[in-house]
Formats: sequence, structure tokens, C-alpha cells
Amino acid sequence: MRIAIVDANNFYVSCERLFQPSLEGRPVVVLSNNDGCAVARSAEAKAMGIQMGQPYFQWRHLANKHRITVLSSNYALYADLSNRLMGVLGQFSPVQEVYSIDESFLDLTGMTVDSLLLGATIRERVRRWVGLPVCVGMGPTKTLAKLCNHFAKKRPDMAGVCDWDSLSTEAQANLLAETPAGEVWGIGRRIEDRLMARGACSVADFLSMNPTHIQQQFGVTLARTQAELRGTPCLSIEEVSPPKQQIMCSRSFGQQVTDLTALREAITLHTCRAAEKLRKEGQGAGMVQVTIRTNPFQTQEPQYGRSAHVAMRYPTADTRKLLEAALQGLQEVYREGFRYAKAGILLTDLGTRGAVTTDLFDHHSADTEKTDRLMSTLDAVNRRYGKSTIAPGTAGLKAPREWAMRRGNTSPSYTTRWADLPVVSANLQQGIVGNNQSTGTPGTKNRRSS
DNA sequence: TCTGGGGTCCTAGGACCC
DNA sequence: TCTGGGGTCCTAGGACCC
Repeated sequence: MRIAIVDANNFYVSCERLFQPSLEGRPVVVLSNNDGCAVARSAEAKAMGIQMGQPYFQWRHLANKHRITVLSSNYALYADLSNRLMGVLGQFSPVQEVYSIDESFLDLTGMTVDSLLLGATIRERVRRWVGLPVCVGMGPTKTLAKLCNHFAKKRPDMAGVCDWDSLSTEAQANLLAETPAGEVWGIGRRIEDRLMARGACSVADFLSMNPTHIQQQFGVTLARTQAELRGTPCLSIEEVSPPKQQIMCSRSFGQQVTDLTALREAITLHTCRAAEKLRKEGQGAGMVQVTIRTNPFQTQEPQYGRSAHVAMRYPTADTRKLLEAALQGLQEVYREGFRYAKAGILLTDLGTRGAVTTDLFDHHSADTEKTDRLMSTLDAVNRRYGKSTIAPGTAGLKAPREWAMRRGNTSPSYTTRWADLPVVSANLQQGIVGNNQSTGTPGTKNRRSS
């Protein structure tokens, strides 16, 4: 096998820089929802000591002092650029696995091209056609390819491309000895600590451990990781993503809420979004789980958190039925007197809606063709005129909601909203769309060649 | 004052079966 | 003076990923 993994550098930051070139060479950080934590950092911001996942309030002083550009996350922009990136990468192999929003595995098995040349070509083409910087790692297994991708990012002399098989035996050994085991794909904080307690600090140390002991003490997953590092493939490329097993929609509130009405609004909106995803997947849910909780970081406040499971009679994708179940679950878990920080719903027991044995005496439970048509129409309207144009009454009418997400500094949706297109002049923009705040004009996503 | 939102897989232990 | 052996299914919790 020969596998490549292509991974964008500081993906969210690079997306922002693409439309704001003045940010090039300057420290930039993109925040998580609610402007909570750092989720993407430019090289300059990393050098200032800002950690991945670190809460904003802990490094706000640094941001002020060093004039760091701090942006709220703009998922419409990132998702669109991700699609373009994946499209270009797909041209380099018939077998592609889109692994995450900014990463893709490519199967290069049997190709005769020179690895380093191919890697350089991929980088050049993505840079030119999409505008994003990427690094390429290659190897005989996914885990080795990932490790090489790490090397390609860390070592300037590699020029963004690293192929395991092109390295000399000596170079391989040196890299393995220099690299901490925690950098390996599949070794997280906990396992790294346990490995260190056994004296294994580097990847080389980890490789020298007895596979049988690894399996016994750490489980089969880590044993596979070790085998992959030794060049034995255990993980294959998954071209078609297997059907989802669960769909989750949850959000922290911009500010904490106490009353049931606000929670009902949030749960309603989350259920609608989850049901939409469910229909996109072509599935139905057999179980709805509702969760609410207070803020665990506010240790001096009374804490409360609970989930309720509500079973559906049949796997369904009908927003109304799922919502009824969700609100019933919320009623069960809600207690007065707490300041809630987060609410969410989880759809599980997913199955194909067609493959249902209907109840002889209950003709109204399973999704009917009429239901499907209604839901399709609902989705079409909300796609056309913007999210929640049609929403259940329990979503509330008051906008903006006081618990809405905090987003201090979001960039425009440059590629998915006509009004935000960077090429349109200000006058023209006024003439065409006025101050219309509605989202995506239909089809914009597919007209990216223009 | 301020701490994200998704997912997956594996394992251990309990309930239950014959 | 004493209570088998073998199996499945389910769930909660822990680990990982981005």
C-alpha cells in the first residue's frame, strides 16, 4: 500500500487569510462557538504561546499586547473552501477518503509517479486553485502517512512533503527517536502518560515495546497503531463514509438561562437542525436523547445535569414527532432553580425509514409519503429563504434571543452569500440586495466556477 | 465575566439465556 | 458440606480523533 494524507495548515486561519491577505504574516486566532476557546492559530500566534483549545479569557491580555487578530468562527466559509479543497485533491487518486474538514487520505497504491514530485504538485495545485497552504505525508500505512505529515509540517527542510519510503533507514530512526509518542495518530494525552510511566517517551520507545503486552495492557486499538507504525496496514481507506450512528446538535448558551421557555426554544431549534441532518442522511431515528446542564466551571454554583431518553415507536425523520419526544424529555429533566449553560439533543438508533415493519393496528405512526413530502417542502423552504424561516412555534418569535451565541468578530460569508461577495462593489451591493440579511441565495454553492 | 461541537470505537460488567 | 459452563446482548464509561 501507498497512502498519502493531505492536510491544510491552520485551516480556519488560512481560510480567513485568503480573503484578508493583510493577515498574512501576522498573528491570527480563530475561536470556537461563543468565542470560547482557540481552535485555530497561525504560526505567529502559536509562537506567542497560545495553546490549542485554550479559553480566550486566559490569553486575552496577550491578544491586546501583541495585536493578535481574533476572529469568531465562520463555518459557512470553511465548509465551502473544504469542498473546493476536497474536489481538487480527488483529482490525484481514484480512491479518496475525506477524513475531516481539512484532511483527505489518497490511495496511491500502484502509481509509479515519484512521491516527492507528486507531493509538490499537490501543494502547488491546491495553492493555485483553492488558495490554501497544505502539507503532504506519505507512507505504507495511514498511521505512518500521518506521522510523515507531522514531519512535513514541522521541518522546513522538507518543503511541506514527507514520504516515509523516500527516507533513509538512518533518517527514519532519527525521526522516530526525536518525536514524542504523543504525536502519533491514536496516542492521546492519557495513553501518552501511561506510556511515559513505563519509560516509553519517543515513538522509537513505543515501537520497541512488546506487542502482546501492548494488546493486553492497552487494548487492541493501540496494538493496531503499533503495527501500523511497523508498516503493517490495519486501517483501510474508506471511500464511502458508513451511515451515521448518531446525530447530535447541542450548543452552549451565550448567557445562562433559568426558565423552561428558553430551554424549550433551544431544544426546538436543535431538534429541527438534527432532523434536517437526519433527512439528508436518508435515515430515521428510533431514540431521542435530551440533555441539559449547568456550567461545570462555575464550581461555586449548584450543579445539575441530566439526560432523558425517549423511544420512538418507529424510526422517524418527522420533525414534529421528534420534537414532541424531545420536549417530553426536556419536561422530565428540567428542574427549577438552576442556571443552565448548555442544552442539546442526540438522535440514536438510526435506521432506514423504509425498512420498517408497520403496526397492523396503528396506521399513523410510521412515516408516510405525505409526511415525507411535507418534510421535503419544509427543507426546501428553509434552504431557499434561510434557516428557520419555517419553524415550530415552540422555537419562539422573539429575536434576537438573549441566550444566542456570542460572536464578537465574524468575517463575511465571502463565498456563500451574494451580499458578501468580495468582488461586488458597495454601490452595486446596495442596488441588488439592499440590507437583506437572509442567508444563501439558492445554488450559490454550486456556482463557484463563476 | 469569560472554558466548543461534533463524532467513532473498544471494553468491562451485568442481565439474561440454555 | 455443598451451587457449571458457555454464550449473547446491552449499556456506561473511557479513550481517541478533528
